[in-house]
Amino acid sequence: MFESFTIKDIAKALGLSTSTVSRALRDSYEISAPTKKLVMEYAQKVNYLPNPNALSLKERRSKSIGIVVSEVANHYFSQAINGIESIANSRGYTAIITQTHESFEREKKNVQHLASRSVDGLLISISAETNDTAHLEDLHKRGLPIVFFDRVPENINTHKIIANNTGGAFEATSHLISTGSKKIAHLSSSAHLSISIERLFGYTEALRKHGLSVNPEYIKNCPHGGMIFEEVEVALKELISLRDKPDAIFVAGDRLTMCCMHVLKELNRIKPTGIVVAGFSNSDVLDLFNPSLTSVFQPAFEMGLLATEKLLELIEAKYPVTEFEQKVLNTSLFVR
Amino acid sequence: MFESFTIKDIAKALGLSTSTVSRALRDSYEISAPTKKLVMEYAQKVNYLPNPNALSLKERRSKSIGIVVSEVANHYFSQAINGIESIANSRGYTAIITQTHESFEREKKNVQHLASRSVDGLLISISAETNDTAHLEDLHKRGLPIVFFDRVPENINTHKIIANNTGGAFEATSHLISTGSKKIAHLSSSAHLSISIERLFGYTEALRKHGLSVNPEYIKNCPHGGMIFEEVEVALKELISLRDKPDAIFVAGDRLTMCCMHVLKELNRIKPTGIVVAGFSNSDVLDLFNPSLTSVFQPAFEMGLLATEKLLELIEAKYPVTEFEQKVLNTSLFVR
DNA sequence: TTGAAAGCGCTAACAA
DNA sequence: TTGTTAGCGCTTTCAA
Repeated sequence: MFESFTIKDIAKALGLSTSTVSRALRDSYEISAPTKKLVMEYAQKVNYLPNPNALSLKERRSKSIGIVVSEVANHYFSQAINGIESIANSRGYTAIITQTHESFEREKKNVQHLASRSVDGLLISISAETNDTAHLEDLHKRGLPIVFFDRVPENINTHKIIANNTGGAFEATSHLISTGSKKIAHLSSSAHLSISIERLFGYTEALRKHGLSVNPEYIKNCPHGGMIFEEVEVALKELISLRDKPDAIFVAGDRLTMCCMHVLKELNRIKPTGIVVAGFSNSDVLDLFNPSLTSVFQPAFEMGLLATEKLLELIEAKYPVTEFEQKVLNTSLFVR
Repeated sequence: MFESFTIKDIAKALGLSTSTVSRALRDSYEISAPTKKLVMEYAQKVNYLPNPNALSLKERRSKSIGIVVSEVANHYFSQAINGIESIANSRGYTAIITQTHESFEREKKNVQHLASRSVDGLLISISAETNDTAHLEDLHKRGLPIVFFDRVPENINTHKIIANNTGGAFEATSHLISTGSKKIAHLSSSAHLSISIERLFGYTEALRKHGLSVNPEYIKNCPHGGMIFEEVEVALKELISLRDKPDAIFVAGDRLTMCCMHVLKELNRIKPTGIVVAGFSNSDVLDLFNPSLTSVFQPAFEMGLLATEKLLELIEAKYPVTEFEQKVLNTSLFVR
């Protein structure tokens, strides 16, 4: 087994008490300079590492935060995680990353697991399947600091960091219209997600503003957010077999956009569909795609960063926080 | 602050001792059925969660493992992480993921941090910058179980899980030759990395086998493994400005391959280079690329899975393990 | 300036 | 079958 030196070991070796060693290591004013020097140098020599479990037990906090996202392979989330870590690590916190793979059951398990790991707070973007947030409400009520980002629930009152989904969707859809598309379909994740609702709204607003009507047949949902390829395939096949086939699609999510491109590539191989795509994506290889696609980029890194700052604010607050904010960050349109 | 019920709370509420409650919760044979029922039901009701810090302190293990990779955004690593988690979680372990972003300093910091977090073991793929493994040797000597995967050091004797890098490189290079390329360059990460050495060997072997000579001018290294775009740009510009310009490139890494495609796209925009690419990549969107590229796929998920199994074997071993294996998994060539 | 002792939540040897 | 107690590593109050 892997054993580290403890304060006790140091105390014994130097003929001091554990409390003196403890204080010396924390550079307490009560300890004389020579004693401090002695302890510090010895600790250095034997590579003393404080036991975080003992500390957590004592201080009733773990200096760790839990992250719940759908997938780290999703570029939006990997960028957000980088933002989260940049703040968390610099403030002495460890991030424990968990993935739901868009499953409600896994989300519940992960949250439960993180809570039982006694994280000091939770950073979460809910899964595509999540409709019921009882598992989060419970923890929130019991005082666990939670900050939501990206996909946020309505009913839990805490800090929320989101992208300007409506604006991004509006821009992307408007772009499709401005480049000549008249019949624009919309492919989205679960209909109940905050991001889906907002992006749908941006889409319909853009159509309305440009005098186009909203065709319900053009709006398709994939409840698994692109995790199930066939779901996307079916949706797109339905779209192209409509009598009045769409000439463009606005896609509301990263993974969904990738899936959509794959399916369209396949369909185009059989018979060109003439459908152009614009969609949300934080991928860094979109420039290499052919056919190309216009993308809506979310400031994922900044969102992760901001969410973590707000979370640490909650965690380290002296008094209970009752005022919460919702920050909305702007997206960027990359025309291709 | 977020406070959970403790065994003490339960004991007090039910008029029992903490040890009785503890035993009842662990379903000990010493406890009577009615008492067990009483305790279990009450624990359920108040949503009792054991404090992992107390447990870790007591049992001198944390039921967590540390992961060190260069980037979660790299598809190879995100897939490996999925493999790691599938085993770790099912065996009750938490995975703490850290990223080096190919920096030696960050690797040292992460490893140090994980050790101080008292993880039970370490799963690591060393960074592109890492030449010196003293930070790992030290922990390894002191008994911390470590399993290396993907990029492994020579000098530390423990389990290692790698892909058949030589074979994959050989196949990819041979493919380029078989499709007519005669002057094949090689773009790689840091020259000292195990994967670089093996992939270079596969490349040269393929050339030799097909009667082509190895041109040192055709071999370029990017010490930051594609983290610095300009590094790749410079290497490629040098290649195309050679008097005897290569007609193909075999690229030895995921991020590097993406970078290479970007640079080539740009260069082709100015003046077509006629260079075809084959490279290591686990990306799932290569089908959408144009120009297309042939790729070498590593069984990342299986590698993560296997590495974790070996690590848990070490962690849970009753007696010190002295026999270590190196497992080599085959790659797959996707011709495009 | 230093030390003794209690306690964070939990388990387990020992006692009853 | 249940309870008492010590101890995991650390900090901190109180005492010296």
